Amino acid sequence: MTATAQQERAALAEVFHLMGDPSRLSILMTVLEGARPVAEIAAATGLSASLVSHHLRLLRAGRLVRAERRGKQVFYTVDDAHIRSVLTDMAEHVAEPAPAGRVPRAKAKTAARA
Amino acid sequence: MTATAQQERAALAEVFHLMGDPSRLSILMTVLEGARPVAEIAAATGLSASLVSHHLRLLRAGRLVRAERRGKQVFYTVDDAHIRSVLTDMAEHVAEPAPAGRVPRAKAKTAARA
DNA sequence: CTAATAATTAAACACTTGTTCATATGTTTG
DNA sequence: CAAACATATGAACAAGTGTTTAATTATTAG
Repeated sequence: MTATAQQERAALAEVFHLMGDPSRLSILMTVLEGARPVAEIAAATGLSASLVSHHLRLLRAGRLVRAERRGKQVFYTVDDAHIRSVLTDMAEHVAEPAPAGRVPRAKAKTAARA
Repeated sequence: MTATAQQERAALAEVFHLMGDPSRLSILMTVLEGARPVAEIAAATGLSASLVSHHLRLLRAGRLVRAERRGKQVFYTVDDAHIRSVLTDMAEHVAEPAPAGRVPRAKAKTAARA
């Protein structure tokens, strides 16, 4: 495998990692509906403005959102259309009910350890 | 927002979180090419069999991969088609070069205001 | 200018998580 | 049965991460 392929996988993992946090995912889905100032994102998600700002910085660095200042406020938007399709696509996956074979949970181990 | 919507978002975040780790992403991309036994996944990714097994358990719990035993070996496959499309879709996003506006890195603060 | 609002940043902490090493479970073969 | 191979599990540890609180930087209004 090429070196670039490895870098791309790392970048890919980083993007997923950014989306893999509940708070950040909420923020993303909020700004997915249109440009929103930080305070409004905080209100919509129920998170503190500080926390939202922290996460927005990460999302910005990962190029998932874009910032634009208007007066005192800073409006955030999703940076790319891929994010949108990925989210909807993945939502389908999650919505699907588990097939017959249930999730292999913890082992039904009766044994007593020494 | 409904209670189920909240659960779905949590589930969504969990899936992304699973994909957000470099090792797990490598494992996923390996089994994306077809059913593979653990040892082969380990060889392909350069990870220890133990570590691969650990991650596979998480991926299994998150219903991202499915396991099937054949003799001594256990073959793993991607559980769903969504994963595939999400990965390819997201790979495009990552492949795109950064637009003119640079990534807002650390502050270029020269100022010493009075 | 000062006051007030909006957002960002810094430091600190609790908690989760990936990894390693060692051990156990399962499966086929002699 | 025991031995060999493939995978899974458990415990322990280092490192990373999300969150809070408090202070700081912008921007507009008086």
